[in-house]
Amino acid sequence: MEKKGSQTAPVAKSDREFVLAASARLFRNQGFDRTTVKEIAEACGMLPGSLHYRYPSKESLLVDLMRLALEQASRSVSIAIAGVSDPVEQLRRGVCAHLNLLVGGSDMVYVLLFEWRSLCGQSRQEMIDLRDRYEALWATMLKSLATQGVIRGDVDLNLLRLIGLGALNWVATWFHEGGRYSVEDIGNFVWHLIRVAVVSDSGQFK
Amino acid sequence: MEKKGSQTAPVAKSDREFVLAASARLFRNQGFDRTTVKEIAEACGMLPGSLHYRYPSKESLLVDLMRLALEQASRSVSIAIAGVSDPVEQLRRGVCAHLNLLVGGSDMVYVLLFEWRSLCGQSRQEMIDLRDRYEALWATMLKSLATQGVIRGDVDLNLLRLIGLGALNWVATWFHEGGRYSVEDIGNFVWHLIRVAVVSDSGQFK
DNA sequence: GTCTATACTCTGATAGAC
DNA sequence: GTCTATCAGAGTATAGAC
Repeated sequence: MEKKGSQTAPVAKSDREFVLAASARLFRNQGFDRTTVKEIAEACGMLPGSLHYRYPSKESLLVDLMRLALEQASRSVSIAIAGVSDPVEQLRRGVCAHLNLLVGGSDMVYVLLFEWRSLCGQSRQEMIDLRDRYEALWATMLKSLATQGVIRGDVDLNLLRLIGLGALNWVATWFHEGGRYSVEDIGNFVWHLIRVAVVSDSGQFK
Repeated sequence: MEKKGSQTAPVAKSDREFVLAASARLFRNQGFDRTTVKEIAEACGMLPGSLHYRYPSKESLLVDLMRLALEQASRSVSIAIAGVSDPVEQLRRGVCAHLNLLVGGSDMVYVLLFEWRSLCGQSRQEMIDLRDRYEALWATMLKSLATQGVIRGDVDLNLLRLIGLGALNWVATWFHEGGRYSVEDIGNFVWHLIRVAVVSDSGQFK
């Protein structure tokens, strides 16, 4: 950790991500408060003292986790919609990307969205700001669709974003891998719902 | 508490509801884990020892709170849709009733929906069952609408319920009294969204 | 960087007087 | 039924050896 200048530390980065991924898994399953630093350290194959070397407090770990989660989310959505010319298809991919972030691989985005209440004061505000920045991605996307005339002019874009993301976020509370619906099923359903309701030239439900 | 048979105890019931309402407010604002029994007792104008007379443990209080929340929710939705002949209007009222439960007066439904992760084992399962029973109300309502031909036959009612309630539930995470949108604004928006997308003879967005 | 050991705080729950 | 007083346990954070 002392040498920062000479080496771009890929090892340290992986290390950080490993610790945060293990933490995220625990936070998601048990909640931040019911997870002890001992458990976190255990999951990382170390002891509480070692963990403290990286993060001075449990809260600071959560903050760093959420920062990484936002980076992941922003990157995933950006990649998902990049290079897609059809704006409606862009929306569909964005929806699926968000769902995958929540119920797929990483638990960090889940923690970012559901565990911000565990923070107080300054940290809390910073995390709310991070959430807002992620949502701003969506605001931009929707604005663009409206400007192009894809979304009808009588639709409140702000409410659409809030309600749409809310519908997606809640999926994380009931989704089970291998359950009745796949991520694609759900993503397409929500996309159809939105498309039929707000897209100018939408046809029938399916 | 000894006499149960001779008197139907309205006083005891109010007392219970007072304690649970105060607890719900705290749980909503701080989370279950970050709320101490001392704080709860304080909010009720008593001391921890007295609270223990009513509930042997903090968890048992939460369980009782959630039971009451479910009763409230079921009652509210039932009342809201009772005597409404138009099925589409029935849906609109149901949506608004659910929203009001979440962001209006009582905090208990919020706690029921967001704090079930604080429970473990048997209690947790009981609460999940309670949640399911509330959702069953909605399943019945949607089924009825579909049977009457109001909702198109190609719509998955189960997914519609999950996604719709999810969209509504998430509102509780960002809604502010006196903010940009009123409960009615949001309720109508969601209702429009659903109506246009799934109701057979829906017209335009507004 | 990781370990051992521990200090200090807070909390949920209890016992028993009134 | 409510109070005072307290216990036992858990948890975060720290100190310091290696």
